[in-house]
This record gives sequence, structure tokens and C-alpha cells, in this order.
Amino acid sequence: MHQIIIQYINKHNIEPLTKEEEVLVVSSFQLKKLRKKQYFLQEGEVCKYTGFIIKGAMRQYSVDENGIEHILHLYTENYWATDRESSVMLTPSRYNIDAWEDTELLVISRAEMLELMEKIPALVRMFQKLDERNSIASHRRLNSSISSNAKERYREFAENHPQFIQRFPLHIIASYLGITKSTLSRIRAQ
Amino acid sequence: MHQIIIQYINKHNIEPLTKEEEVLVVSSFQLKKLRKKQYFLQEGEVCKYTGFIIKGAMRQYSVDENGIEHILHLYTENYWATDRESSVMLTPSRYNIDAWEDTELLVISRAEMLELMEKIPALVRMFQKLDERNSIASHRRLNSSISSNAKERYREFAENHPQFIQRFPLHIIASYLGITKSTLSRIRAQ
DNA sequence: AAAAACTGTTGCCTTTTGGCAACAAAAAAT
DNA sequence: ATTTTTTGTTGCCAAAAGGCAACAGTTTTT
Repeated sequence: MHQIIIQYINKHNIEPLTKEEEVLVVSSFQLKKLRKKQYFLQEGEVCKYTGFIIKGAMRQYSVDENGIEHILHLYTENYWATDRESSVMLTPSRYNIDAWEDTELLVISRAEMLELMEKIPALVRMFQKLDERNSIASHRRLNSSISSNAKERYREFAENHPQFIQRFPLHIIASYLGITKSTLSRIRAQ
Repeated sequence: MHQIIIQYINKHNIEPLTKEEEVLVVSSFQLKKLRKKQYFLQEGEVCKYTGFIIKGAMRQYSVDENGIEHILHLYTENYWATDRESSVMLTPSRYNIDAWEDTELLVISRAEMLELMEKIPALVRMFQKLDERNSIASHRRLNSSISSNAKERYREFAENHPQFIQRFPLHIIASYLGITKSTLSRIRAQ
């Protein structure tokens, strides 16, 4: 179980972790299991943990004043689930994160993560690379959002995230793209 | 001139830079002046440099197949201008970055930046903080983009970026928000 | 096995935004 | 000082997407 995250860290570094570092990592993360629909984070809470998904699927969303859910992030295996803003600034989150399927993740608090990063530079390098990659992905998503119509956005999404198409229903994907499920259905039919 | 970036780095660290580190920083960045409308980066080029803006304003945009510009980022003093994707992956950029006003920036290549970061941990910490802050800002912008209508997006933009309202005309801001200037004008009149 | 919940599609009407053009005022360039 | 360019607004019409509801098929739950 914890081997998965060791392999994941090693994949983002040239030198593999030492045995001591592996022991540190394993002892710092706790395995958490969520049932489908169970919350990892509810709006109004301060986000205290980051979770690395071993198995399953999750979603992060906000709910507007009309009760409509707006999905910002979808997660499957090897994704890190958190609300960074709440975690860093210690403010109540405006987001919810819950399990779309039964899900297993390795969870760590921010304080422990910071300690771990002090002790394991490979972890720091890994997160630097993830930040870089996420920054690039965000940038592309933003470009798509302001310069493409709904049909183009769906096409790009399908190209870039075929795995999400298989794991999530169309109304979830529609929300992630900022459109309604009936609009998405019509777009697919064109 | 270079003092500004020294102060900026120090602001993001607890301990100030040593004299040796300051000398290293100063000798690694070159001052570059751009006239209004002059490119920092043109689409199709690999982005070789990052620029820290000392004075002026810039914008980053893509141009669609109909020749319409879509603005992704606006920059003023203390912002870092670059196309990270092109820079990291060495691919031709799909974006343009140009000066909206006469602009002065301190410029460094990626290779030199990586060397400098090896030598100056404070720089690494600064960029980690910037990545964190940018990630949070991106997240908020994305949330706004998919869950708010144009009027709400403009209101949030005006609250969060009053300085941009003063430096950029409404058609630039409209494009940044993903709407047309006539729509923005109507929204403002409501 | 049956009932309930979920998913995806489609019809019809409304709302939001886009497209285009014209205009006036302000700012910039000459 | 004059001309040119830029900016912001507004009218009118078109297009894209939303809202709502209903339906059929599939999946999940009991």
C-alpha cells in the first residue's frame, strides 16, 4: 500500500529514497478509506490534510447560493487531493471534496508534511515538479476557458483526460467544464 | 535598480541574502527595456527567459484562428513574466507577451535561474511561496470562471485587482474575463 | 425480482453574451 | 493646434447556452 507512494516519489527524482527516508514516509502517512459520497473535506472546515489517492475517484466542488454544484477538480489514482488555500491560510474552505467511488488514500497533515519535507529533499523536488506541471495544466485550462466555446472545451477535455470520461458521468464532466448536462449532450450529438 | 529584486527576495524569506548572494543575483539578471507594444515573447518561439517587472505593465495573450486576442495574464510591477510551459518543455509557445506600457524588467534565462537556485536556497523558498500563491489565485479564478456569470466575474475582478482597473483599458480587461468589451460596458451600466 | 436512483437525451422557451456598427469623447501622436 | 488613434457606450439582431421538464434505458439498492 505505502509502496505506491514510495514509487511515486522515486519516479520524480533521479536518486531513489534511502531506507531511512522510506521508513519516514511510511510512518508519516495514514491510510484512509472513504465510501462513495463520503467527505474528505466539507465547506466551512479548515483543510488540515492532504491525501494521495491510492485507489478510487474524488471530486472537488463548490455550491453556489442556488444550491448548484460547480466542480473544479476531478481526482483519480496518483492525484493529490487538498484545498491548498484553506490549508495554507488556515481559513474555512469554500469547497467540498468527496469520494465519487469508494476510495483509499494516504493522508498527512500540513504540519507533518512540512517536517517531512525538511528531512527529505526528494519530496521537495517532487512537489516542485508537481507545482510546475499543475501550473502548466492550469494555464492551459484557463486558456481553453476564455478562448474556446463549449464544444471545443469538451473536445480538448476528451483528448487530455480520456481517463476521466470513463470514470465520471457526463453531468459531472459538464459541471467541470462550466456547462449544463443538456448542453453537453447536445454538443456530443453534433 | 537591482535593489528592487533583492528586496523582493528578502521579503519572501526570514533571513536576508548575504552580500555574496546579492552579488550573484545582481550579476545574473540583465536589465531589459521594452517600448509599449514591443514583444517579450512571440508565439512560435521557445520561451528562453523569465522577466521580473521593475516598472511598467505587460500582458500575455493567445490569438485564435479568427485573429481574436484572448488575454490570459496581466502583469504590473513585481510580477514575473514568462511562459512556463514553453520554458520547461522547450516547445514553441502558443502565447505572446508584450508591453502594454514602456516597461523595464530584470531578465534571466532558465538555465541561469536553475544554477542560481542551486546556490541560493532563499530563491527556492521564494519561488515555492510564489507557486503556492499562484496556485491559490488560479484556483479562485477557475472557480469564478465556471461558477459565476460575467457580471459576478467582473465584480470579483474589480475587488481583487483594483490596480489592474487603473492600468488597463476595459477592452483588455474584458478579454481577460473572457467577454467582449460591449458586454462589459453593458454590465458596468447595470 | 422489483423498486429506486442515476444517467443521457431531447423539446421548448428564456437569458446571456456575441457580432457588428456607429458614435462621441478622450488621449496620443504629429 | 490638428489629426489620428484609442476608448467606452449603445442599438439591433444572432448565436450559444441555460432552465425546466419529461422520458427511456441502465445501474444500483432493497
